[in-house]
Amino acid sequence: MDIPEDGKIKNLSTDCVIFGFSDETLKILLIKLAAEPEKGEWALPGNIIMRQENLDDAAKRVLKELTGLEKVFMEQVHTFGNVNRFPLFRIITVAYYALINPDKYHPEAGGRTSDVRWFPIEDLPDLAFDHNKILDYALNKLQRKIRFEPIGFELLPKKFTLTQLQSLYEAINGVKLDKRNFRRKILNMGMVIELDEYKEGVPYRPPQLYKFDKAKYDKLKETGLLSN
Amino acid sequence: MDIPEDGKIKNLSTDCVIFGFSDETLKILLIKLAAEPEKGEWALPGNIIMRQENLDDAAKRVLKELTGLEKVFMEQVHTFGNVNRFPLFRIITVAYYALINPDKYHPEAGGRTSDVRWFPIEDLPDLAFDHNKILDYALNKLQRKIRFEPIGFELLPKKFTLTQLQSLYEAINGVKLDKRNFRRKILNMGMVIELDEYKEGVPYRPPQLYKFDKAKYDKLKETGLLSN
DNA sequence: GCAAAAGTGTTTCCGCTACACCCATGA
DNA sequence: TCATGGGTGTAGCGGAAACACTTTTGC
Repeated sequence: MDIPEDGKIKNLSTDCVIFGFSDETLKILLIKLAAEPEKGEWALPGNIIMRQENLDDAAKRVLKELTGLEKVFMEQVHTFGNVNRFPLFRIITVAYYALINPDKYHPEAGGRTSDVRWFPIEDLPDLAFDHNKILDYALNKLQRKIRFEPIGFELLPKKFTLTQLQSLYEAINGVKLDKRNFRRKILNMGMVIELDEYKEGVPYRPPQLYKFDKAKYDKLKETGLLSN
Repeated sequence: MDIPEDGKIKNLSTDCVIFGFSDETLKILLIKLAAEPEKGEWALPGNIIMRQENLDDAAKRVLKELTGLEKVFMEQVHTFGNVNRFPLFRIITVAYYALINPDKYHPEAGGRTSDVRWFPIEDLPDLAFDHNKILDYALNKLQRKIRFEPIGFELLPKKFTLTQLQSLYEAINGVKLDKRNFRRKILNMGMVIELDEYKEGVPYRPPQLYKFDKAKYDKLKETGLLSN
């Protein structure tokens, strides 16, 4: 039998690319491996899949065990199963990505990891195994997805400024956008609601705060979001 | 050990959604199961993954064993692994889709299948297990992909008419397109080369034949194909 | 008053859409 | 000569892109 009594499927794992956005920068949460093989290398958080556990649930579990967060946007990216991707034995991994707001979570090492850290997307270390490739796939999927679905809000606090939203799009796609065109486009979509609140304590004109309009989210799913 | 000596990974399979295009219709190649469970049901062709076999190679093997075809466009779609998706035990399947030209292949039953048939996309039977869901995912992926990458040619003979190409796009996306607008768009892209040949033996004005311009394929990968 | 980011309109251009008639052939 | 699909052009519209200055606040 392929599935032993201890409830783990040893040739199947899930790895999770956790995206966060802070300081105008797209970041990824990595762990430092505390055990061989590749001890001391940075890697994507991941785990073995349990016998009585759906794939999506396994990915959620990885995220929760690491960050304590639940009800987070997650999506399957791709499955990586080259024969030699793991040095000790054949293991296939189903990759997911997650979008979280890093303000809600401050990483803390523990368990099988000796360190946990956010890395800016443009300054990543070499990762263990084929994790750089997995990360590339996930980023690529995020970049394409955000052009057509309003998933960017998952990375922001509930109340945000339009400049924050623009920086997010710029960080994810690595482009510069025109401020006026961006604002017009977003506002025309009616995807955000302006609040009677302004960011305080900034040494310049206080920007207005907005929130995401959940009601229009679904209508826009078919329409598409940004095309550049 | 999860991987027994016979070289099969019994909790991991691959299933393949094989698309073909003929008679102006998008079709899918299905097999009739010759063994329990769900004997007699139509299903996607699939197989267990071997211990020393990459996932992509397993999918290619499924296609080759069924159709004899090699060097075919294939792409991973999604991995399905809900605990109860297969009635006898836990099995996770990595789904692929393939695009083939059905003129090159006439199905013949044999081996573990009692029947093999092309089914038009708009007249599909109920499939075994979660195969209807897998098929939906694959079709959806094909529909979205073909809008931005020139993969449609994989489904056509080497020399084709622009009307054939248009019918293909219409069949895949289930829409009607304007003939003049379609032709202009395709020709503007420079993705096809007109030949000095015409289809013969038709009881109307013989249409000109075109071939795919492989050289421009790569340039267009980034640009996008059709937006409607 | 200076630094720093917020906020705001108009014009131009290009691509998409809609639309109807003549052409070449086989039967 | 008729039936069938092949093949062609133009005008109008709407969304995308380019572009610069004034406003408000903290220090």
